[in-house]
Amino acid sequence: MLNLSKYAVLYPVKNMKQKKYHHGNLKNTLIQVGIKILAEEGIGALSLRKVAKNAGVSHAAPYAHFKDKRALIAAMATEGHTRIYEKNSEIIEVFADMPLQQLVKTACAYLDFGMDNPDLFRITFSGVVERERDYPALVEITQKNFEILREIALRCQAEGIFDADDADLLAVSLWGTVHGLVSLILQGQISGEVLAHNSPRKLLLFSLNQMTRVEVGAGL
Amino acid sequence: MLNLSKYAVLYPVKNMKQKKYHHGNLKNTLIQVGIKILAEEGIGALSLRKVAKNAGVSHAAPYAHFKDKRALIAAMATEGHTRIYEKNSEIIEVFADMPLQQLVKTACAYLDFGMDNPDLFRITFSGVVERERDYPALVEITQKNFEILREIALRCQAEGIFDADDADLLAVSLWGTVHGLVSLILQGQISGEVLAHNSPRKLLLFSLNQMTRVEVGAGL
DNA sequence: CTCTCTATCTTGACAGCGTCAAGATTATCT
DNA sequence: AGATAATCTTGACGCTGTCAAGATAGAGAG
Repeated sequence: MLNLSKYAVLYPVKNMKQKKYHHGNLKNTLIQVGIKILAEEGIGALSLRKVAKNAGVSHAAPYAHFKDKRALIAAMATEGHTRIYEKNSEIIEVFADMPLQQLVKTACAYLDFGMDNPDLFRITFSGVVERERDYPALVEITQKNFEILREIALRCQAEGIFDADDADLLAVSLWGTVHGLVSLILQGQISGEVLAHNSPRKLLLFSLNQMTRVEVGAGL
Repeated sequence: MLNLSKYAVLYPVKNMKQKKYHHGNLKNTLIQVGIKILAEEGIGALSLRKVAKNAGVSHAAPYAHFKDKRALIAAMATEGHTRIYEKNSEIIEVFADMPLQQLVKTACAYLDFGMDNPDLFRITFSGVVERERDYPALVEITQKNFEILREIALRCQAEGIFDADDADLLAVSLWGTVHGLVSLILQGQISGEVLAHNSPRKLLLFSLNQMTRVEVGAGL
């Protein structure tokens, strides 16, 4: 569960135990510690001071790397987007020239990411992007993910999977459908009765089926 | 803008100016003041103490009516859901026996509610419902809204507007599509370039069109 | 009308929070 | 080696959610 590669990111490389005045890798550590708190204690327990303490530094140390709390959250959101991006890239490679499979697999991965990391998912799309200028890395990775989806939509159109011809509209529509479903589930809006009869994945595949002209199966 | 009916809710009925030890209508006042803060200063400025101050009572007065901050937020979410419910009811009545119109109009109203009250929208669907047992009123109104959507979906199916036959699945799918689109827009996830070429309403209608077998126009 | 009970509200306190200023420490570059 | 800049600590500020104790007032019983 606690593999070494993650550990190496959490602590400075040279000497893990000996406490030094200069941490050596504090910025990344803070991001990873923040995500860890998110996973273990939830979004309500995420405070700058706790992140600092768990990283082994004083309460004001983060301000050497982040302008304020929002900046740390933006960095965590960037990390979330990056994880999605890496998974998407992998899927595109594995299912090259199979756009429908790419669409279904990336959608399922999006769902899984949300179910596995509910609070990181929330933060990833929490809208820190508002002040675009302040977080260029976040804006960039967001656009890269959208570009991937847009590309998939375009290829699906070429295979006649969709009626529509506008790739931007189609990409937004697909993203919204998947994102909305995941959001509703994570926020406990879907009644227990409905969820008892329909797994999240089934709900997702149903939604995708509604939008495509062909039959979409789990393919699993 | 500041009509009398709302004002009557904000302050005790008997005497508006004279300060009394017992407020008289504090519970509702706190909810409305909270929503007002949400609209004017945003979700980050919403604190129990500020709500209390703006309502003219001491900082601990709210605890006579709400167990904690989450309870007040749950009440505000209930108010948000109630506003949506009332609008939905009105639409259903006006467009009786026109299920497709009901679907499009309620979807547009959902979008408008989000665009007009971004932070109230966020709170309304923020997932306070998690601990279902604690907020029965919120669960109830949530289910009533879902029931409305389910009913509309059912009637649309009867008219052959959708392929699918499962009303629950269809309702969740439609809700997710609309909710996701509004969420993405409110959280600044849709790039400015895409938004420049496509209004929120256009995006919504496109998504609905993707799901139906018939052409959906604005009808406005 | 008065007494009692209970709901409502105030005051005061506490720890935890985000943030800033001042100073200490260490890495980096000339 | 010495200067400069980056990094981290310490201490302080006001704000927050929450609780305990007490003040006030409305409601019902006699």
